[in-house]
Amino acid sequence: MSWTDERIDRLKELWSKGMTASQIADELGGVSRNAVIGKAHRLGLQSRPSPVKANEAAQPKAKPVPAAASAAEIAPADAPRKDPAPKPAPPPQQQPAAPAAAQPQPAPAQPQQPRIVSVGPGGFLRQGPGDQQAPIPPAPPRRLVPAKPSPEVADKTSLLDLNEKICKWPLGHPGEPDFHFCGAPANPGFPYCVEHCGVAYQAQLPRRDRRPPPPLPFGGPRIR
DNA sequence: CCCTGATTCGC
DNA sequence: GCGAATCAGG
Repeated sequence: MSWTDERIDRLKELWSKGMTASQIADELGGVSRNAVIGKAHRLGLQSRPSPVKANEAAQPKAKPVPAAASAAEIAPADAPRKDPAPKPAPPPQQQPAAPAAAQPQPAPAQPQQPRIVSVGPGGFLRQGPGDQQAPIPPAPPRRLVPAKPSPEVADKTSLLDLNEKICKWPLGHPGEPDFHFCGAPANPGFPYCVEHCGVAYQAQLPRRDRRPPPPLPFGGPRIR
């Protein structure tokens, strides 16, 4: 079936009316949905909201490498972070009156340890009937200061450091102590620096040049 | 899976 | 120019 003037007029009318390409194809008959879309484009008909074109800032024609991109985006929240927000202070000390400078001995004697009679469920220590003891004095209030980052993550770009201006290329693996991100200045408009853009993006080859043979995960005839 | 429109490219 | 094949989001 060819595109006669009548059919083209009908296409324009139905298209502008908001019918979907499939509906128009059915209405016209003898053409596929793709034929309708192709013709509409060639006629320069106003494109309608496409599910696939929601993102307007789709500048690059290449597709990001999924593994790299997703790795950067789904990095676990427990990845090590530099400069943490006021982190809970270390466990309160039992001997609050012992500043580090005053007592060089690492293991000072502990004169008032309660006598352990037994261990109750959950691990707490039971006291004997006569062992009544003043409650352990709570640690005096201390000002909370940010903990120093551990050496292996110092100066590394953490998840919380990410923004649109720096390279989000992950280095190492999420969960590992020194997992971090590249952090170099990002290639404007891209999530990565120039170097890592070169890894994440590649030019799309013409269809005929793509590697056709799909992988055969299972079932291929055993060659030997 | 179904649907959608957009795009590519052999013909 | 045509439209199947393909893509990619819903």
